[in-house]
Amino acid sequence: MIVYFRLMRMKDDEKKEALFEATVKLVNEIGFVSSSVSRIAKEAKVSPATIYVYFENKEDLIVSTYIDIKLKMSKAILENFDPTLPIRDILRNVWFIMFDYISNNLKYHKFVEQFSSSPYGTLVEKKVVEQYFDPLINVLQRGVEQKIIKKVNFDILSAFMWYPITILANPRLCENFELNEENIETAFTLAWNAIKL
Amino acid sequence: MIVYFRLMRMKDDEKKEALFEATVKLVNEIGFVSSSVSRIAKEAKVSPATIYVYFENKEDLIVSTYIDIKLKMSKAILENFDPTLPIRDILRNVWFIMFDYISNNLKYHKFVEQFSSSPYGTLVEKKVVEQYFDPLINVLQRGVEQKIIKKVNFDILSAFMWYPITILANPRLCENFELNEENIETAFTLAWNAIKL
Amino acid sequence: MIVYFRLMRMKDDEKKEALFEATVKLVNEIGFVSSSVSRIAKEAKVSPATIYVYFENKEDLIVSTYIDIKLKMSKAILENFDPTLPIRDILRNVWFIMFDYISNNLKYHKFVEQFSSSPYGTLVEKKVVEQYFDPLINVLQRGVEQKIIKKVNFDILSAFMWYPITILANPRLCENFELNEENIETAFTLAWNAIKL
Amino acid sequence: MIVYFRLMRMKDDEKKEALFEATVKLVNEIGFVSSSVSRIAKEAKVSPATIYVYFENKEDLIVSTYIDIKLKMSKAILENFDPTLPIRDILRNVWFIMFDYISNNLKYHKFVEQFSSSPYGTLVEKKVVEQYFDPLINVLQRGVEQKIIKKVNFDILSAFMWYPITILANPRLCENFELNEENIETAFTLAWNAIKL
DNA sequence: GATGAATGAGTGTTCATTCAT
DNA sequence: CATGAATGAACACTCATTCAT
Repeated sequence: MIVYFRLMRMKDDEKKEALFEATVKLVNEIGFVSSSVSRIAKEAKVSPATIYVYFENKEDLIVSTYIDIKLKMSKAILENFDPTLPIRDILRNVWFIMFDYISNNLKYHKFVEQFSSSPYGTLVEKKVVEQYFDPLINVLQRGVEQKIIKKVNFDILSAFMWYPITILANPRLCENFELNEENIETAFTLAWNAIKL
Repeated sequence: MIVYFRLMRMKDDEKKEALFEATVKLVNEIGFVSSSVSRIAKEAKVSPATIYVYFENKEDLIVSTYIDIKLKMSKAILENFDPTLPIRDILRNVWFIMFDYISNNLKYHKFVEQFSSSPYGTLVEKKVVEQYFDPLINVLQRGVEQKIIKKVNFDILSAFMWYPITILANPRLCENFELNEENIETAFTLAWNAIKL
Repeated sequence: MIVYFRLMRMKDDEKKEALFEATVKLVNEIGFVSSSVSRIAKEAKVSPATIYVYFENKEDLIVSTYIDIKLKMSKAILENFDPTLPIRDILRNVWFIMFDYISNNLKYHKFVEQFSSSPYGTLVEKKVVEQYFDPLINVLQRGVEQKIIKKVNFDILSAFMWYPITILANPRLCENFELNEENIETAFTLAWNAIKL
Repeated sequence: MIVYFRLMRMKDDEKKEALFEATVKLVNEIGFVSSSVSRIAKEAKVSPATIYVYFENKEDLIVSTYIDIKLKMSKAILENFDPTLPIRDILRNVWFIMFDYISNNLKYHKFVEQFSSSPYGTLVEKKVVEQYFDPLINVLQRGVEQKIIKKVNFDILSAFMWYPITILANPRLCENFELNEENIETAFTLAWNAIKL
């Protein structure tokens, strides 16, 4: 028997990353329909065949890109998460961080939006991705328990606490909403008015 | 030898309508990526060539489908619109009507969602479609003028008054939100709490 | 409702025939492995896409080609079939006709050979094709009943009465066997010696 | 840093044999068309690159597999060959041995069949392979000289003495022919009737 | 010797669109 | 107006082979 240690060329994380970035870029620019494997490959500066070394097929590439983004997003947002602060302060912090992240990474946000509303969306176990954001959900729960937040269905709370961010941070939808501190503060006030008891 | 019997003329609009419906159905079922012209034609029971009688090309078919839906939606929602009622009552009525309409026409809602987040979305002059819903926007304006609603950026008001409906009415996103009168009432209360002065 | 008679371009039997011929030619020259759809299309002077107007897929093209050949073969061989002659004369006639047909249509014979021994072979219901040759099989049956031919398993009779033809007519296998009347007569004598009672 | 431990050397012949077997298995199961180098490699549990250590290219692998099989076949069949027996007994023995071998090694028989009728067949110098079976051919020659066997073209004799075996032993072609001693005896009788003087 | 990564060239198939009828 | 046939261009994907290690 022969044993080899690190003898051959190894798969390259840089290449995988380049493929993720190429996928995001193209899907944002020209949409899923036009984002063909060969175009993605060209954008990532690899051969189309190379994609199949790293991913099972196009679907796998796209779903993996989505999951990768969601992971990065959750890490960025929860990086400085401090659960010891008062509920309102936690939520307010998250608002500012999310606005910051989304507006600096609009490409990820847009990709996620297209992905979620496309049939690809149904391929991803929603809970798998949601768990990355568990700490945020727990904050609302604690707020309810402490009788600071209205005791209503969680989907309702989310619809007013989280979704407005994704809408307001999207310049396509809100071209008149300037992303300055004052405006974010105002918007957060509305959100808080909605959910607070 | 060719014989050409024109026994009767099918109403063109019927075929156009069939194509709209086929487009919506297929895009919802298999997405933009897989919805080819020939599949849409088959679904509508016409020849692929016939599509080019009614539409310039595939893009025109899809954009026209979108605009047609938006028009239908606005008509349905504004059908019994009564601007003489108090602001809050008007908005509350719209909430119930929209929930009713969306949940009974989920296919339209889903199509619009996919369309808007895709590059097709940028092809439609946003204002053209938005004007269908002008009366709704005016209500908010009047609310602000009457100092019933917070005087903030309009995008913010929309993000709390309209977008939550599209989220909550979408069973894919809010599988725990049951669409009964009580829940809608509750959700509207949050929306109102958000925007009211 | 509108009724059209022969209004549009119709499928073209000549094109189908050209595709059959191109398939046979290429498979014989370069084998199944190298006979790609695009090469077959080029040989038949149509676009690759056109093949899919006439056949479901490549497999359908190849299987249809095989069945078409078998039908042509059976027609040619049974054209002047006279069941009133003595058994031996019938069989002898068939030998001469088959040698004639195969040596003049070696391409069909070779295609059938490759097809049958390939996995495509299992796709064709053997009985469907065999029934084209039913009259031949019946001759042997009558010979057995009349106690002219040995009463043994039919596969054995076939192995000595029919298969030797396919081998001897194949110049690749029998390069020393010249296809003149004398040689065929001799070969038939061996076949008859084998099966006669 | 690279570390290279050669703990033990696998016998090369084992790998070559594994590749032969994998080739035979796959070609039988999915045909030449689908038997790609990488699939054969996977089946043999080696890397695709390893194949190119043992063979020049894919063609070399397949042709070598064929020649290997032919050699094995001839060895098995001529193992207990006794040229001192009477001609008829020798031939009869060979019939039984060949039936035994083929039915126990149907995979080899099927591979040879596919190979021979494919363009690969023309790549192998027919005489190179035939010489393995020279003793069998010589028996017929002696039979002719001793005026026991008809003095006719050798291809004719082969067509009745050898080919029927390959037909009858192939269950795909002769599904009604059971391979018991009595049936083989009967079939051999027909073969002998055909060629004997 | 043996490997997994990498790829240009190719696969079978579908595409949006045009055209003669 | 309405069509099925026809197609060049593109699709997702696999191929046999090479290469650095």
